Amino acid sequence: MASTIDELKSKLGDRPGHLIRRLHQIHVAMFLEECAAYSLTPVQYAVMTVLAVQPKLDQISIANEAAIDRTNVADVLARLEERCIVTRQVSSADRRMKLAVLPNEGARITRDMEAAMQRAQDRFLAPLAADQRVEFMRLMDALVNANNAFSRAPAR
Amino acid sequence: MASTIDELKSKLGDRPGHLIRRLHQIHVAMFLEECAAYSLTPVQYAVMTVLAVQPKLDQISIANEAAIDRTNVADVLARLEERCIVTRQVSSADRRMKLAVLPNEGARITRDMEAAMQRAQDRFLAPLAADQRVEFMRLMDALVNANNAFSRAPAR
DNA sequence: AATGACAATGCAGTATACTGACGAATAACG
DNA sequence: CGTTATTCGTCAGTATACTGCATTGTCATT
Repeated sequence: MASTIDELKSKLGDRPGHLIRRLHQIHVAMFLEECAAYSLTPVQYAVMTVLAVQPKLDQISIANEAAIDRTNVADVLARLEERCIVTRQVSSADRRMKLAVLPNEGARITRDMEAAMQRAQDRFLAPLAADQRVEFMRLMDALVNANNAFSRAPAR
Repeated sequence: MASTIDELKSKLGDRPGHLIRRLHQIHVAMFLEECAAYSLTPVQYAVMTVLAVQPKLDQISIANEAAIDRTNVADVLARLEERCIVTRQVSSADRRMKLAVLPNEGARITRDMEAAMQRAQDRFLAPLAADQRVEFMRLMDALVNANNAFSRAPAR
């Protein structure tokens, strides 16, 4: 006979949304711990990754690539710019756009940090067996793709 | 030969943390849409669920049950209290504690909203086949349990 | 060229999530 | 009993995420 507490826990634990929220909390915590030396967040690093591959990108394109809300992208870039990891300049071709660039220093940090970022990813999945990790990634990918249109920040 | 954009997308898409963040965004968006009539968030509803089962709970116990940061629980309760969905009173047994209670109206809303909340959960998993949903929940559960100690808000 | 639609960004406001520090109350210990 | 440690809640500060509105620049149509 389950106690009141056990009933409750099973109720929350049966909701996919609750587990997703927990996994997100856990992943962020592991990322911040592994990457503590850089004082950069998962989202900041995602933006840096985008800029490392595509320099001179406007904010909406960054938002679409990284699936981040465009308002949030502006905030993230402002913080990265303050730390001189990113620079922004108004596009001469279209003066509505602000193009973000990773200067040498920013590109170097992005490269240096990759190993720590990867450690966080590996550690997150470590409790699963190798084949379970593959299956888990496959299922997440299917859900993200099928539901991509949702949220204000779909990938494009 | 993959273009620069495709390379980038596969890079982000191969990171479990990125997919988790996307799934979290998507789930919250679906929850808010299904539950729009109630103007309540997933975390607010999680707290209400806890209080529906365990009345007169202090904030730290709520935090432990719902795996929410204790500072955040205080914020959430303050907002729910403002809308008269929750009441709080200092415990007479231990005057450090504030005990939260779901009054009749709050309990009624919690019950009424359950169907909409469940629709959001079902819709989130809908792209998966029935057996895949079971497997996905099992894998999430394994990861959450194995990594429970992480994040500031472990379940207890 | 003027107008009107649209696109990129900005700004204000709100909610979740966390950090670190603090005060108040309680518990533990000698 | 009194000192110490711990616990609960709070506060200030920061980051992500989103909504709705406003502003500015571009473009298509007339």
